[in-house]
Amino acid sequence: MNGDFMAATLHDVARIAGVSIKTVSNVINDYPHIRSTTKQRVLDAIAELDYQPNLSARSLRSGRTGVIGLAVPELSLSYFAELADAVIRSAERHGVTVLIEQTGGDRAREIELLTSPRRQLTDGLIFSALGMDSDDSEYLRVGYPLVLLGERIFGGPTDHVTMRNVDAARAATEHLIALGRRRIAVIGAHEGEVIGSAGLRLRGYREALEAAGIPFDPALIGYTTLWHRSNGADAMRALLASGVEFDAVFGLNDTLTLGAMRVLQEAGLRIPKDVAAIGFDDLDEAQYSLPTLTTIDPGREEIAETAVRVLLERIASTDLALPPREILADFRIVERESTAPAAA
Amino acid sequence: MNGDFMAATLHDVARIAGVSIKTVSNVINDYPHIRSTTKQRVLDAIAELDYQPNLSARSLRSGRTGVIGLAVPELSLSYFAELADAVIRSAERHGVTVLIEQTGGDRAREIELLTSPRRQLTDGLIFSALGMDSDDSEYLRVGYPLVLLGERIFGGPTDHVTMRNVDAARAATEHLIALGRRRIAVIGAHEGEVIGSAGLRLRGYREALEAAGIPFDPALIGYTTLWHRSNGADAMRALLASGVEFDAVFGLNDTLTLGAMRVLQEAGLRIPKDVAAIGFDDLDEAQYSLPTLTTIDPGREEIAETAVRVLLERIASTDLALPPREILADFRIVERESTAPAAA
DNA sequence: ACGTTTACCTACAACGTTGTAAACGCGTCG
DNA sequence: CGACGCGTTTACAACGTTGTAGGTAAACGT
Repeated sequence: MNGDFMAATLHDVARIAGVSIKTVSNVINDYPHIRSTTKQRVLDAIAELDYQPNLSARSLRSGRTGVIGLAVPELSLSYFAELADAVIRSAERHGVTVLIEQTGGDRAREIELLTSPRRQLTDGLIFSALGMDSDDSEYLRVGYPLVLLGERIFGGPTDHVTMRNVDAARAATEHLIALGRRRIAVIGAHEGEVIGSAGLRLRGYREALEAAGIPFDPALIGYTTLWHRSNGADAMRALLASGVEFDAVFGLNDTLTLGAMRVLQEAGLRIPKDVAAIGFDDLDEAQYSLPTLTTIDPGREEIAETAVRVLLERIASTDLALPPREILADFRIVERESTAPAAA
Repeated sequence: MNGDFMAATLHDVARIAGVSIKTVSNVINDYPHIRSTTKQRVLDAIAELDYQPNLSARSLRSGRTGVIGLAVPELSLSYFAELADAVIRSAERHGVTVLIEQTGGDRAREIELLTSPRRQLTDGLIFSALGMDSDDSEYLRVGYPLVLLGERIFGGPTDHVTMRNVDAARAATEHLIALGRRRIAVIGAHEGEVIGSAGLRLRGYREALEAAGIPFDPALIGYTTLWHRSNGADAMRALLASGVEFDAVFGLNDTLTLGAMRVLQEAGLRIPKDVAAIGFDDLDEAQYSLPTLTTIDPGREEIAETAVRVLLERIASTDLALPPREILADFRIVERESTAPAAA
């Protein structure tokens, strides 16, 4: 009830409870050997003063902040927004907070971020790289816990949580083949890419074709630079203009696929009757499109969950020499209208 | 080049440069009265040791963290993802970092968040409320700089940055009227709501009708609880089923409108020929839909920019009694295909 | 009965920084 | 020549917390 407000400290609580500040600290940190009557007095004093520990002081003393960093290319890309959502929810369950940074997918900014003074604000970093590649893997050798996401760097010096791109893409393609489709177009390939999401997913596509004895036709591959809706639309327009025939399309992510679907329908083609469509990512949006979009759930929730867990384990662990772990999330096909079998 | 790494401190720099730690501190904080030769020696030592100030210690001493909080309902809602994107970019320009929290739009969590210990990690908070309402405005009387976003509480005790909902909704409606449309449906109204985005935007709609001498027809109003894509689709299906005639639709946000557009096209109606459509928010997605969506840019960038600026001003200001400010961003209509005049 | 463990509590130092006050040397002014 | 001001630098304390070491009783083992 005093006039101007000053946050209560351990000293204040200790004075009220009639103990030393260290005892108060012990109560707060659940030190076992405290007489229950003492503990109660301290807890009462804490309640009375509405005491909250000063996190700066705690972090100065202990070296821990209780905050983890999350670096993504851009929140306005739905995939990363949904990933961030999942990471924040998971972190919350573990009692830590998330500080988000955007890199724009720019290699220089990604590298800079790894040694930014801001890293001090966090106990560790979950890092979704888009601009860096395997040659840059040395930059990941940093002095703090780091969990890498994404498909740019494999076998690096850090823990890595990612998805089964090749397997999932093969399953997606097989799903279309099982519908009886043989001329399967791809939207979103990257010229010459071997690693990276596009390269790996295209590989899964080719494996599925090969397994089914379907020849690979380069005319069916739509290349794009980026993976925005407009790129998908453009690639589909080019495909239609080329006159190549196809009865299905595999978009390397949902956003691309949704863009391509618009163009297909604009051209009077029916989905799935004339052209079946499958995407990748299982964005929220894919449940609401017309038709709803069959897609691969790459295990985004699991990736977020695992990344947080692995990072917190690293933070808690004293063993710095623990070898890096490579963790793959399970995927599953989410069947929706865009690949529904023809009605009888 | 020493074996195990320990971050350099002011002491280390001071020792190398042959000055006191306070002089090093002064150099770092741009204290003016330092001999240039001394300054250079200090800077050299800083570079040599790759010194970075310890932010915890600084924040313990100074009470500032260099971090601001951003609380939004959910990042997986595109509007908030794009808002967060803009806030982070703006904060970055000002040299501060952003810590994001999700409330799920839940009133209890919103209130709890305002007094969470996490508030200590931030110098101030940008708070986008969705669950609280005007009755809760007392909860906003907190001991730290707070900038409120959203349309739930007006005239509260804090700075408030928001959009011209009524004016913008009127302009959107007038835009449809100027195309010659007279039967304008609304998607996304909330039963009985007066304040809040839905209430205010519906008011703008009614004002425009009135000004044009068009009677208000309750049959044209589609109510929804949430503003997701599926809600827009459902509301439009209900509207079509009701048999009411209309030649335009005003979706109270873009997501709703996109959901409604799918249903319209599914029903064989052409946009804009049979039904013109306009949304609200100017999501990235609206540029890529088929047809592209005319919408209101509510000044999201400006809102983010202003919120960050106003918050940092509050943080920097010593005058606690500064009266709360109510700031309205400018809006503009972004014309796209969904309201294109009929071709000649 | 006497050393030894155990439970409980405390004093003190330290984390790395910045604010305060003061000291130092040097030129200037009366 | 002493007082003063100014530019430059420093010593010291303080921010609020936790780790370390130690202290005091009571409980235990022999």
